[in-house]
Amino acid sequence: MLPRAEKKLQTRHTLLQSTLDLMDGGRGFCGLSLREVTRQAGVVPAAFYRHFEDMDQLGLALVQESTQSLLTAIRQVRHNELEVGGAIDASVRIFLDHVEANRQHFMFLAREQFGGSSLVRQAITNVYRQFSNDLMADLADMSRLKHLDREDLAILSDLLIKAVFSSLPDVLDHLESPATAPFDPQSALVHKLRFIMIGAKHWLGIRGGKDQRL
Amino acid sequence: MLPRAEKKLQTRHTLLQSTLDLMDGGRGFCGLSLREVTRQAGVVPAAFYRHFEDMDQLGLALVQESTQSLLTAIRQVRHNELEVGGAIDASVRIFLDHVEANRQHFMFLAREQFGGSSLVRQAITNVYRQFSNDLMADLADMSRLKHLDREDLAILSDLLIKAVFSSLPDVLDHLESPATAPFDPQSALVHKLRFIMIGAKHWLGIRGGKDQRL
DNA sequence: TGTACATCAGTGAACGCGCGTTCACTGATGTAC
DNA sequence: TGTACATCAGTGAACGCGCGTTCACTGATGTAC
Repeated sequence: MLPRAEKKLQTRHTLLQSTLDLMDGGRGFCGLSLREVTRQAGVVPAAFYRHFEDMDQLGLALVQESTQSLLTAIRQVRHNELEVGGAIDASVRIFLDHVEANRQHFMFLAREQFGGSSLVRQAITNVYRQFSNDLMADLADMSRLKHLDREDLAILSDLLIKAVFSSLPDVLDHLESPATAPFDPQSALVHKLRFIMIGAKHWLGIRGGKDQRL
Repeated sequence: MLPRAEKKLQTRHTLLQSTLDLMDGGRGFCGLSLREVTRQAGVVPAAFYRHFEDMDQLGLALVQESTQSLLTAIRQVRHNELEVGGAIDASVRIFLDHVEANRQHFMFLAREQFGGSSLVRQAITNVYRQFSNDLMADLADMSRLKHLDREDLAILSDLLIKAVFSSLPDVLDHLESPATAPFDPQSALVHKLRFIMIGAKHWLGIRGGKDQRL
């Protein structure tokens, strides 16, 4: 690439990274100002407009960047998922490694998932939905889940993903201060996913008999 | 109560309600300004300080108010939970009725759970933790879960609560525009809780045999 | 009951400040010949 | 290769605006006698 274009990309990256750094202190994206971000990045406010139309567009770029981390993690997990034994342990381990390696991106996703900017929120929701659909395809291939119909599988994958992502705040807190958590988030997450998968295995359908009357 | 004190409480309530109304459009709490809230409430900005020290304190008051809605819902659910058949259906129905009746409060909780103000976030986390502990006590009384130890129960109740609350956004969206959701959030939530409870029933412990190797 | 004084929720004006956005500009990088 | 011109990322100053907070105030409500 030409030096000029390369340097521009570098500045763009600095702006994104500065935003993550500012949020690392616990602040929400919607509480940041354009001027703050450029100050942190070491450029003049007006320079911002060479890269993004406004803060919302920068937010969308961050979703995109974070999504890349996520998809990398997911692909590795999916590749692993069809192995015979201990798939949950291995998947969780791989996932959590990626969270650790991309802590700030996952913090962003967790924090802004229901956050202030509706553009950003919608973008994250779409990523999750796609993620859930992929998982559903994988689950459909598992022999122990052959008794589940499409709706069961859709709900099951949604549940699994929500269980994983609702654990993200615990995991991220644990990364920063391992002492405070009541129990290790990794083993807790494995435990949770097992509850769910065992339930799925023993699922008899909505009219499956007394077993389902809980 | 004396008319003056009563009128003051009324204004305070108007400030809280105005905040919820402003957030109803999809904006986050941290994106609201003190002046906006007073404008919406129909008082002068300086009047704000007769009721709250700053916006963070108003946020905490909102957590408190929302928590009341939540606890009311929960108590009714718990009272119901020990009945013999269809406890999940009934609990979910009761819970969702309360969500509908206090839509804005639950929207606030869901939106600010991981949101911008760390004071507010911490307050909501504490409420959830208390809630999870209560549920754990109930689960410990259920005969079909006698084979679970304390740690199992702690993780199970955490999972159940996260499943319920991570469904809140779907439920709230469904209330506003019932057509868009892929499936009915109430029956989906019941379905999910059943997966989990069936899994808990069939849980054999971490060394319980091949069944646990998922 | 009537009067004189105290309280205090809400007012209205003022302040200094950081904000987002605009603009003409600079000067290094890139291109054409 | 050398020269003349074009591009454009980043600059620096300026703007009008809404912000949070302060202050002395008003006038209805409450209290004491």
